[in-house]
Amino acid sequence: MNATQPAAIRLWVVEDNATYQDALAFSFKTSGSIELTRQFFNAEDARAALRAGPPPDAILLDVQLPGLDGISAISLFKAAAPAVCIVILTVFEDHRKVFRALCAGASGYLLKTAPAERIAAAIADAVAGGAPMSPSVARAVLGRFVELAAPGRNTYDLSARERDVLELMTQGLVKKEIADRLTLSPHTVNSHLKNIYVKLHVGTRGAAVAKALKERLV
Amino acid sequence: MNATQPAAIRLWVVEDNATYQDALAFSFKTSGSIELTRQFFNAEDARAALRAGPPPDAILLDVQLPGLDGISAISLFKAAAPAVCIVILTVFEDHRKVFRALCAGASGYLLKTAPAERIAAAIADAVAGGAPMSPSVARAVLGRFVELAAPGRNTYDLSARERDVLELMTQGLVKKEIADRLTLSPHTVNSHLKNIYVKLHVGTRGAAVAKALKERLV
DNA sequence: CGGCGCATCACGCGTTTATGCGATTGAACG
DNA sequence: CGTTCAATCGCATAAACGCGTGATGCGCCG
Repeated sequence: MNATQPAAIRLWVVEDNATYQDALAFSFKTSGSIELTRQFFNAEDARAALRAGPPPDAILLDVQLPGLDGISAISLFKAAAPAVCIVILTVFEDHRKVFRALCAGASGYLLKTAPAERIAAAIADAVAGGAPMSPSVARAVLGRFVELAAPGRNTYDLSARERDVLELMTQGLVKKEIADRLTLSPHTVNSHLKNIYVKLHVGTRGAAVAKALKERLV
Repeated sequence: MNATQPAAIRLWVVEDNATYQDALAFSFKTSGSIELTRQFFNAEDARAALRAGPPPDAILLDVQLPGLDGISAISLFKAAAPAVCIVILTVFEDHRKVFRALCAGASGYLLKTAPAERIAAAIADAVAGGAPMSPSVARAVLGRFVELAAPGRNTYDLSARERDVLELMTQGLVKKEIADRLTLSPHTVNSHLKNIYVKLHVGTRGAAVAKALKERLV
C-alpha cells in the first residue's frame, strides 16, 4: 500500500560523541520516516530547548553525558514535555541503570550495539505506543517484572464472585457501591464479604484489602 | 557476511486454528532460519510430546485452545522442558492474561495482528535471549513494571505520625488496636484518620489502605 | 438422585467508623 | 513574639460495618 506518507517523526538526538552523532544523522537521512530536527551534545542544552520551543515527537538520549546525566535528564525532559517519547541509546547495560531510566519515564532502551535500522524502527515503535528494547534489556526487564508481579501462590479458594467483590474492595468502594457495580443486592455483597473474611482469615475490610494487595490476590 | 548458516531453530506450534497453522507453516518455510518440526492443535498433545521426546528450541503457543488453555500450559511446558522458549501468539490483549502468561514463564507475547516476518523474528529473538512483544503489550508491561518498581513519589504530605497510623491500617488493625499500639487515645487516632483521609482524598478505610499499598506510601 | 458448593437474597443487633464540632500543648519559623 | 501546625485529647451522631442466622435456586458429580 502506498498511502500518503505519514508526517515524519521529528526527532532530537542528545549524544556527546560527535562521530556517533554523525553516524546517526546519516542513517536517519536515509530512513525517510524520521526527521532529525535538532542535535545536542549535552542534556542541559536539550532541556533549555525543550522549555523554550515546541517539543519533538521523540528524543534519542545517551546516558553517559557531560554534566547532567541522561537518566536524571529523563524526568526533566518529561516535566518540560510530557508527551515526548524518550528512547535511551547507550552502551550501558547495567540493570540498575536500565530500571531507573524506565521508571523515570523512558519509553525504550536500546544498546549501541543495535544496527541503525533497528534504531530507526525503535523510535517509530516508541512513538506508536510501543516500548522498544534491546533483547537483553527486554529480558532483564521481563525477569524483574515477573519477580515483582508473580501472583502469590495462595489463592485461598476464593470463588470468582468473591474475587470480583475483593477487587472492588481494593478500589475503595463501599458495600452499596460494590452492589451497584455488580448489580447485586447489598445483602449478597454482605454474604460475599463474610465468606471472604473467613477464607482470608481476617475480620475487617482494611485487613482484607491489605492481604489482597500484598499477596496479589487481585 | 555469509557465515556458515547457523542451525535452524526447531519450532513447535500449538494452535487450534488449522488455517492459521497452515499460514504460519508457510511463512516459516520461506523464512529459512526456522524449522517447524511439529504442529499441535491442543496443549495436551504438545505436553505429552514434550515429556516423551527431545524438546524443540521454541514453542509458539496460542492462548485460546480447546481443553487445557494456553496460559496454564506454559507452566506445564516449562516443567517438562525448562530450557524451551515459549512465545505466546494470540488475539487477546487482555492485560491480566498477558501478565499471567509472562509470569508463568513465557519469553514473548505477540498479537496475531503482527506480520509474519515479525513472528519469525520474534522467535529468533526469544531464542537469542530476548523478550519479544507486540508494541502495545510491551508498553503495558513497561507501565506495570514502572508501577511496581518505582516507589510512589507522592507523599501526600503525610506527617510521620500519620504514616504510622496508615501503616498499622495496612496491617488490618482497627482504631482501638492502633491506639494501643501507638499508646494513644482512640480519639487521637480518630484525628489522624480524618487528616489522612483528607490528604489522600479518600473517604473510607479500604480506599486509604488500597491507596497506601498501591502507591507504596508505606 | 441426593448431596454439596455457590450465588443470591433477607433481617437484626451491637460495634465501628466517618465526620461534624471543638480544645490544649509544644515545637518551628520568620 | 506571634503565628502556624502537628499531635494530643474530648464528644456526639448518623451511617456503615461485622456477624449470626436464616432461605431459595442452580449446577455439578459421584
